[in-house]
Parts: sequence; structure tokens; C-alpha cells
Amino acid sequence: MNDVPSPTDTLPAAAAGRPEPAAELRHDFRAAEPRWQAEWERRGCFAVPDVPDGSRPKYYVLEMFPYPSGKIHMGHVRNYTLGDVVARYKRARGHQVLHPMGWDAFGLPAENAARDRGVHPAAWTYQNIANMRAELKRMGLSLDWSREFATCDPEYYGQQQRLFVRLMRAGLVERRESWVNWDPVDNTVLANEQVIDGRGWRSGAPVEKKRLSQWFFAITKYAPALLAALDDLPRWPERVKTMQANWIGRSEGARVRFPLVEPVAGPEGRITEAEVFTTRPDTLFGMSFLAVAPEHPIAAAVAARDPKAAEFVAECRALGTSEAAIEQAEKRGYDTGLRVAHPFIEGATFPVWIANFVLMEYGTGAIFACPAGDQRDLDFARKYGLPVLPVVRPADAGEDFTVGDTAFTDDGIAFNSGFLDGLPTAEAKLAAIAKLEELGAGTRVVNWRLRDWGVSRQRYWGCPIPVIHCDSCGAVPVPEDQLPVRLPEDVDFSRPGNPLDHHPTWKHVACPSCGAPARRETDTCDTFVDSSWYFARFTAPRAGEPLVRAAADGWMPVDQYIGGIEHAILHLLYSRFFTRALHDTGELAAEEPFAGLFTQGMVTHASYRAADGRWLYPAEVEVRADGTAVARETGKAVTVGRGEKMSKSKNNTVDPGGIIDRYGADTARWFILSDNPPDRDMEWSEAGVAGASRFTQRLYRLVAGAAGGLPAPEAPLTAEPGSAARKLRQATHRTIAAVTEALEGFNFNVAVARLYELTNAVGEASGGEASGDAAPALGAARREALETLARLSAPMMPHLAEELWSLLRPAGRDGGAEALVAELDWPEADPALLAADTVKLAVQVLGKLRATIEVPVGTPEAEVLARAEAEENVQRAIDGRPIRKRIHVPGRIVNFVV
RNA sequence: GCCCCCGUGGCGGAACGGUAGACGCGGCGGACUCAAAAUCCGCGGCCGCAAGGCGUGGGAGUUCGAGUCUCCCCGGGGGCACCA
Repeated sequence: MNDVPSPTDTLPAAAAGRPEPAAELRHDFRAAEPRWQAEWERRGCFAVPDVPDGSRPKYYVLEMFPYPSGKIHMGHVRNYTLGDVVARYKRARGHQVLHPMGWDAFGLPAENAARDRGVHPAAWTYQNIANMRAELKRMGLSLDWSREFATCDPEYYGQQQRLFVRLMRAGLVERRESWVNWDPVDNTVLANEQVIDGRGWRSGAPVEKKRLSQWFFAITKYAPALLAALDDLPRWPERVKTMQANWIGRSEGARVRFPLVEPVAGPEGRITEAEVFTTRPDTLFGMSFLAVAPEHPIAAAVAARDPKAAEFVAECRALGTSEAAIEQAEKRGYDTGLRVAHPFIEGATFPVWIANFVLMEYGTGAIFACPAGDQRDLDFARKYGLPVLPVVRPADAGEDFTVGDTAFTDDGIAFNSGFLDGLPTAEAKLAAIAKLEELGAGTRVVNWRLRDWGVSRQRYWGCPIPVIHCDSCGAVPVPEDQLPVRLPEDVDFSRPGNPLDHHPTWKHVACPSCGAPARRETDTCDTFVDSSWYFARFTAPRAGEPLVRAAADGWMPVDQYIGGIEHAILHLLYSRFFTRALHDTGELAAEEPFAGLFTQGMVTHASYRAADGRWLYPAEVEVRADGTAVARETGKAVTVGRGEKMSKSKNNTVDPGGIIDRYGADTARWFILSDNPPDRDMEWSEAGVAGASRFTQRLYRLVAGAAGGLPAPEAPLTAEPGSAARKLRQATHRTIAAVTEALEGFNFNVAVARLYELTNAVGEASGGEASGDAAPALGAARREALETLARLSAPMMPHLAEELWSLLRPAGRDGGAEALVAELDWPEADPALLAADTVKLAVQVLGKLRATIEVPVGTPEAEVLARAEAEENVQRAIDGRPIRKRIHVPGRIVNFVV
């Protein structure tokens, strides 16, 4: 990688031809890191049983498992470092910690590799996994690797097929024909969640509408539960919950039936009425027209007999998916000539239009329009000269209230509305619904934006849907004793379309039910299905059943889940649904998969773009002192982008492997944690890593230089009040408390800062060496401080922590009996040492700082106030005025009000 | 358009309603060195010689006291979006 300086100036210094001062005081991470990784492995520090044994409270830490693209990137490093801090900390706090790793291994890139390079998807995927596993292992993560699996293992997807047929039997999987989002580049269907701004989430191609037979998971059955349960997830970020709530999209209103004055012949029989969904039944008296979506059966019925209508519908469909339509969003309509009767106004009828702004997917695909109360309806009415009758006025407006080009959409008072006149909006809604129900013209309903989850994908490299289509028996689930339905290995990727469908023999099978010739389902599952239950599978990854109750119920839910915000909706919502479905089919007890969720920020890096649009590598650019930059080759100015997400296309990636080669895993981990709060985007910088590296060396030197001269570990910790030893002990114990609090709150950057402070304090305490009786006490205090540093930094820099610990407790070196830091409990802060002996108080006059005084803790208030008042600056600020009030917050502040 | 989050030194960022800027990066000065690197020591919000004054996007408010709480505005980021 070009922006990683060459390794010639790296450690050890001797390699670069420099003198190597005090070699024994240089931390050689290249030797130490693999050594400690091997020792953790040898001692089985991170392995746990399938069923938590109850000796300690369980804690399940999980990071979103990676897609095996071939190399780990900095986002992975950040993700897994954050998780490892939590895992190691919780382990030290006495929990039995499950911390597994696996691979989200199905997906289109493997098929693309097969097509472009002639490698089989399985070979490509497993090779990538091998590469990435080796990279991850170098990070020193405290993982139970014995639980590793890939979703493309037949042992995994076979169990998933088992779940599929069980969910099918439970009525949670359905096959039906529907309009689907078709990605013309990837040649497959996309879920609604995978369409972003009208384009496929992977290919970026404009999505087309197609009508196909598809498999659906009945996520809508869980819409109310998925929404309500968000309130019971206190350890989830608010914004993720908000995004999910918006996506589920609950709205209260009414369904209203409008009888057609003359019924029409639709494609599936006579249509006698139009049903609409509305959230504003209180505005029914302001109705101007009724509008249906171009895909609505009434539109189809009209189009069948009216060529102009047919033309309009065809135009809408063509435009419906193009970019232009999405951006322009011009409201257009066609008057069908049909009319509907009004439920409240005897004898009144209104025209029925086909309108391009009405969505077939939402509500009933038809609306009644009250232009005075809805901007879109108003725009439409003005364009086509339809009437506009205001029926809701602002509370402070009179009966003469009118609407111009802006609809009044707020709540107000009903008028021009018969029996609703004078009612505030909330009451008017209730009254209108009551009347509709009384007349049999409508009902109160709750409408949901969420659609069922279409999981069929016309791809090869995915979990085959375990169904067989039989002409007489229909869609028959594959019997469980015939699972897994394995992917065939001899497939042709050169032809477009679904390779499974092209396979000469694979799909031809006998019907499991009647034995007649039948066809295998050739669609595979959306890969989001694979990631919707992997967290539960980790609890018993080799079992012959999808889940083992004792294991799943023992470990689930995941106590702390960590990953990127980009999965706020898709993966997290699907997993929540799947967990509920598995709960309802008796597979596990948990109803929610993730009790705690943490969303990390991106890793960004500066980027450089030349005037011709080419992205330059950092090495091709000269950055000037004022922050501007020029291309080395041409001398022309380049645009400097601060903090852009690392991306190969922008040439601003940094390869984690190179960083670990040069600085070691601990330095990379430490920098990533220290830079900023983990939920924000962080900017990767060479200077920052170098600074982190300096600290690891400094800490090592501090411990290695002191270790030989320290008293034995058993030496008594005694320290006279006011002595240097006591001050150091207080700093140590305050650091324990502060780091603990910071780790609990995910404020890892603050934990790092506290460790810097303690390191500084130990360095200072060794400056003026104590003499006589004080020397042993200070020595013991220094041992305590250094041992504490090793133990508190272990979650973040686990290898260095072991190295330091082994210097301080040499019995553990090279496989000795001494415990490793990874096996130790978390240090306890001694409450008696948390408070200093004296405290500095700020003295304010009228809230402005005028002096600080230092008083012994516990000084009587009267004495504190007297000393504060006596300060010269305080007297000057008071300026002879009488003091009206004296405020004293012990240990914090004194404020005089004059 | 609706909803959410965020605005603090040159930079990343600290701060139970209680001394704003901890800690780090960069910078400056010094020591060591023939010199450099590494290391160590010191300085460091702004204005001012100083005394002092001003400072957490802007404006009001609550409070003895506001970066923190309330309201309005400005700016940045994100999510949803012809959602009836």
C-alpha cells in the first residue's frame, strides 16, 4: 500500500542501520504478539461450553460477521477491536463470555469471480476465508475459534433449510405472485429494503417492476410486535430505533368504501366500489375526487375499454421506474369518467381519476382527495381545475378561511363539514370513524408501511430454497431427512440468468409426496436470511438440529452486538423478525436477538483528487503547510478530501496487514480506540498510529526499567498521608475507577486518556526518588501502579499487557504457573483511596472565578467559607458590598452572591 | 417536506448544572548529540506589557452558577419520502 511508509525505517532500529540503545528496553512486538497468542490458545483462555455452566453469569459479545471479500479492512479492525475490548473486560469482570467468529459467505461477488476468472465460487470463498482468518488471528482477538463456521457450509445452510420448512409449516412462509423489484444488472429480485433511491443496493442500476412468483416471509404479521418491542430495547441507539419505527411505519386511520355509481368489469370480476385508506377521515366533507394507482384493478378495468386510459397507464409504468420520474415527480392524472357516491353526503358523487402519485404498494392503492388538506391533492386539483373546499381551519381563523397554493395540513377546527362542524381534528376523526362504522361504509384500521420480506433470489451462490414443485401436489417442502439440498458443483457461469435453472439435471426430481416427476425450486435465499439466525447457531455450531434449546436459551440474547450503522434497518430488522418467528415455532426462548446494540462509526482517510477527476494515492501528492496539495508529477493543485470513507475506488485505503507488520496489533488497536468516541467516524492518520506506537514503547520502557528494582509482589502497601507513595496509590485507584466507568459506557477514548495520565503519574513519581523509610512504600506503590497499568490496558492492548505482566511477575514467562492477565480478575478500586487528602476549591463571586484554595478534605464549612472570603482577589471582587448568600458545594466550589 | 443527531483551541476530543479545553496529535522553546533520529524537560484558547477582559455556532430564558436545562434562529450530517 502506497501510503504506508516502507518498512526500512521500522522496528527494530538495528535493522535500519541505527545504533540500538538499550535493546532490552525495546518492546519487540514481532516476537511477543505471536507468543502470547499461542499461549492463550494453549491455555484455552477463550473457549466456552455450548451450555453456559452457571458458575459465572453469561455474557455474549458479538460483532457483525464479515463477508469474506479476501482481505480485512480498517472497518473490520475497528469493529473487532471494539468487541474484543468488551469481551476481555467482561471476562475479567467475572463473566463467562461467548465471543465467536464466522463468515457471511454467500453472495454475488463469488459468482462474479467465477464468471470473470473461472474460479468456482466455493473455492474462491474458502480461499478468502483462509486469508482473512489468518489476518484476524494476528489481531489477538479473544475469540473461541472452535465455533467458526461459514454460511456456505452445507452443515449450516442445511440447518437453515430445516428452519425454512418448519416456518413454512407454521404458515410464516408463503408463495405468491407479486410486483417485485427487478435488478436488471444482477438479474435478480430485490427486497424493498434493498432498493435505494430507485436503484439496486449492489448494482446501482435503476430497478424495474416485474410480476413474479416469489417466496415471502410473513414479517408483516410481526409488525405490531416489532414496533412495540423497540420500547424494551434500552441499550439500543435511539436513532436506530427511530429508523426502524419509521420503516415499520404504523399509521392510524380508516378504510372507507366508496360505491361506484356504475360498476365496471375488472380483470377478476365486477368491481362495485373503491376502497381507500386515509389518516384524515375528518376531511371527508372536503372531498374533491377519488384517485387510484395506475396498477389498481379499476385502472385496469378502465384501460380495457378505453385506449386513452390504457395509454396513460402504460406511460406511468414506463416512467414509474426511470430516474426522471423519481426526480421530477410531476403529478399527472386521467379522468376515467367513473363516479363514486359519498358516504356522508346524500346524492353527491365525485369523479374517479387514475393518478401517477398514488402508490399501489401502500394502503389500498386508492385515495380520496381533499385538496385543502393535502399538498399533493391540492397541486393535482389546481392543475386539473378540480374544486377545493376547505374543511379544517386554524383555531385562530374564522369561517372565511380559504386555501391558496398551500394546503392546511395541521390540526385545527372542522367546518363546512356537517355533523363534524366545530370539532377539533382529533375528535373529528373519532366522530367520522364512528359514523362510517354506523353506516357500514368504513372501519377504523391501523395501516403499516412494512411489506412482507421477499426472499427469492435467482442466483446460484446462496442457500437453495428446499421446495419441490409438483403439478398435482403443488409446492412441497423437502422432507427433513432429505436435507440438505446441496448446491450442485458442476455449474456454468458463462450464461446470464440463474445457473441453477440452467443446470441440466439438478432440478429434475420426484415429488416427495406422490412420487411423480417434479421440479426443484431453483431460487436461493436472500443472503440476509443467512445472517438472521447465525448468532443463535454460534451457541451450538455443530449440532444436527438448527438450534439446541439448552445452548441457545443459555446464551441468547446477545448481550452486546457491535457493527455498522448501515445495517440499522435491513439486517437488524430481519434478525429481530427471524428470532420472533423461531420463538413462535419453539426453536428458542428469546424473542429479541440483541439486548444491547452499539453502532460504530466509519474509518475514513484523506483523499486526493486531481482536476481530471483521477483519485491519487497519498504518495503521488505533496501536501503543503497550509493544507492544500499538489500532484507531484504535474505540480497542479488537487482537491483534498478530509475524512472520506476508505474505499478502493478513491485510493485512500490503508491495509491493516501492513500496519500490523510495521507497528504490531496492539498499536493499531490502541490508536483506533484512542482517537475518538467509537460511535463517530474516525480519521486514520499516520501521525496518530505513530503516536500510539510511541506510547506502547514508552509504557514498555517504564515497566522494563523499573521491574528489577521493585519490591516483591507481597510487599505491604503502606503509605503515609501526604507522601508521594500515597499520592501514587490514590492516582492508581482513581484510574481503576475511571477506566472501569469509561469501559462500561463505551467511552474507550476516555479510558485511554486515563491510562495516559496514570502512566505520566508513575513517571513523575519515579523522578524525585524517596529516601529512607519512604523508599519501600514508594516502591510498593509503584509496583501496584505498574501492575494496574498492565491489567487495565489489557482489554485494549492484550499482548503488551501480558508482556508487562510477565516482566513484573516473571514466574509466568514461557508457560510458567503464574496466571496470565487474560486470566485475572479486573482490579478493584479501594474506596478509601479514591478521594484525595486535600481538595482544590474554586472560589467564585457572582459565578465568576476569583481564586482557588486548597483545603483538607472534611474541613468544616465555616472554616472553608472564612478562608475563601479572606482571599485577596475575592475581597477585591466583593468590593465592600454585603454578601447576601454563601454557597458551598463541598469538594467543588464556593460562590459568594453580593 | 417529515423525523433524528451534531456544532467546544490548529486538529481528534474531555468536562455528576460547579475552576471549560483532561488526554493525545500537530506546533514552539530547551536539554542530550559533531549532527540527526529517538528520548527527556518546558510552553501552549483569544486580546492585552500588565492588571484585567472576552471566550463552547447566534439570540433570549431558567439558575447563586449553563458547553450541559428550556425556547427561537443559523450551520453541518444522517434517515425516511408522491406513505394518503
